[in-house]
Amino acid sequence: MKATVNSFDVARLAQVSQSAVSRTFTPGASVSEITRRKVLEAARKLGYRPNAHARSLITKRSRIIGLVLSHLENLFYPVALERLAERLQRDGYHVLLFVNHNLNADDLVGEILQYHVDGIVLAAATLSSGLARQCADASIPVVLFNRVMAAGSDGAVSSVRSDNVAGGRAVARFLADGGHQRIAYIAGNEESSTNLERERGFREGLAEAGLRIWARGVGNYDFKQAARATHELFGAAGEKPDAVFVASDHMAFAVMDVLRHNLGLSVPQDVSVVGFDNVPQADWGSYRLTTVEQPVEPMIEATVALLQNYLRDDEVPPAENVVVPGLLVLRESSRRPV
Amino acid sequence: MKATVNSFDVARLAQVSQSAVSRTFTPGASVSEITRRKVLEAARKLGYRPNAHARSLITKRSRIIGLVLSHLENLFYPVALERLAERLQRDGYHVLLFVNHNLNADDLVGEILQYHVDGIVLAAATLSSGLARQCADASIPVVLFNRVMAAGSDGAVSSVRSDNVAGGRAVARFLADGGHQRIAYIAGNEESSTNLERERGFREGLAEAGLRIWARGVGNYDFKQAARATHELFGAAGEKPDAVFVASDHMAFAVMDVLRHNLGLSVPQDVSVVGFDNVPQADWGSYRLTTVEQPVEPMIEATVALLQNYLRDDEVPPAENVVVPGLLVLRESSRRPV
DNA sequence: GACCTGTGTGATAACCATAAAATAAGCTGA
DNA sequence: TCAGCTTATTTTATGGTTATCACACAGGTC
Repeated sequence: MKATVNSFDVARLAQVSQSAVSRTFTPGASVSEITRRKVLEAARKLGYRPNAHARSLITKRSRIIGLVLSHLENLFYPVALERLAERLQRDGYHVLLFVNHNLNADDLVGEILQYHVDGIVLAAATLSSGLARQCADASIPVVLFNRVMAAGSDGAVSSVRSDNVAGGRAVARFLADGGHQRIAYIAGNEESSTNLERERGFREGLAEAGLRIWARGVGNYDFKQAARATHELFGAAGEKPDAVFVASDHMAFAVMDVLRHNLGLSVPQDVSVVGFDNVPQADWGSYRLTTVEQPVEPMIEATVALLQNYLRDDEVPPAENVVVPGLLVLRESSRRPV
Repeated sequence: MKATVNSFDVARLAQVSQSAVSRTFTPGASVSEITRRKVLEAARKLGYRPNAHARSLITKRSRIIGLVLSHLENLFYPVALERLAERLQRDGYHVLLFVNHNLNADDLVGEILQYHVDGIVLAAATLSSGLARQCADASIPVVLFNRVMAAGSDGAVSSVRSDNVAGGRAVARFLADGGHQRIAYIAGNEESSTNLERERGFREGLAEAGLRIWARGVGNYDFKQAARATHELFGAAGEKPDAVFVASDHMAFAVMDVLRHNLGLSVPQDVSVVGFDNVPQADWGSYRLTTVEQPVEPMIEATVALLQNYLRDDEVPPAENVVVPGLLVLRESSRRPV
């Protein structure tokens, strides 16, 4: 007994040629209603489905998008992943997942290339310029999600992100207007573009209000490290910050927990806390976190649009950097301007 | 200029036969060190990587595992996903993701089958017996993650889950020992095996202590629905429950938030709350949720082991239902027995 | 020198589908 | 009736790899 059933088996049963079978499963191909019915019936009987690998071998389209991801404990990413996968599924694409924990990103993309994916989305790690070129040579579009290449790097890669600079500035203005005097910042990964941009916007905004960052810690986008940084900033004797901007919601939750439950400070009475991302938890009753929204839906839409630009032209167009605006969402973790 | 570089190009540059190139990239094949070096050098120059689709066409092994997932806003799943993907990556496998929002699960598995995956993990949705048979015919192993087939269904499918019945019973014993009198239960999806088992164990445990479920709501594993159920159970005038077992941590957070921030009740003084899953947030300062652990690591290990059983024998062994024990983790969301 | 053994190599078939080219069949209108 | 056109079908080529087999060759044994 044969293990797999192929188009010849179906053709034999349906008493048509093998190509008729192929055309039946190729949208837009010319098949008469009669043969179509015969083929479909035979295929149903045998449980036949076209082999995606054989198909992509000849069409040079795999309908697979490679996605590099990590930090899944930060809900921003799972939510984005869910949306992206769903959106792509609608168009008949699927997501091949690569988790980038500590592994070299270049090795990972090397693995991805073996699958001849139709596109790559990097939501963790960025690309070396060498590999960026390799992708361009293979005419595989690459989109950085929620990050951009460092300014100096030559390999131009498209990206989608929210307006981190404007977001940081909005937070600065909001905290300044609220009358805060001693404003702290807890950074994410200090080399990441998101942190650099958010911090820059924040500094600029503070400067415009005649203020500066009064104290600074590093949380590296990690829950525990953010908690530690909070202890350092607020645990010492003497004057404490009266507001803190945290580079991600995920860290902001750690900050609020430590402030309230370890240091006995109240939020927002003693300290205002503002985050970045607007993940679902930010709206939860325990946190009610004021934060800068990163609008997932438009970001996903932009990502898919960029990928499809490539797919249509089959030619690698110049890199495009999409910036999606996001609003400051006011909740009760911060004192508001009167 | 050619778009893709194949093994012939490498062979020409390295001045060897094409088969030599193939053998160089096939682990365990017989190649002399000299040719191996020549091939590798040429491959590096051209940026060659074996085409995974062509390979899986001939080997009948795709090294892809299909994963059906949803509910990513419940951290249990992203965390499990991350572990699974990482674990499989170590063995050279990769995860092709399918998000099952409202779509028919059978259609989805149909799509998966096109990719001739080496295995399927279902962490959302279960399988119709028809499709289960179809997978068995194609000798594709299927593992249900965190769920089992309904008792009556004939298509036997392997599964991995934690001991939901024992977990439910442990919670019942714990709450009874704590002297609670009016114990409520908030269910997840009422048809899901997880909910059925947890509720059964809980009922049994209560019965053993001479108690029964005093009030019951349905949260359907959804944050908002759980919040609504909490309002219904605790919002009315008259006697309220003094403890509530919630079928998932994700819902338990909603319950705690409503109790504390909407209904003005304190946890655990007025109400003890116990969840299920032990997701990372359960340990966060705002919740400190007592909960039944679902040990992700062993569950993933078991899942991979089941898949590899199949892969080794290339024959579908009888379905196996693995049950991993999980402990009750005591935190401060519940009054403890004295 | 004849024989065997083991190793590396190259030619060819196979995997399963679609694309493109070639043929057949049906229909229209003069 | 037949050219001329449209539509459906079959034939053949193609994609990139591994499996299989046959063979060359070096080295050792008798």
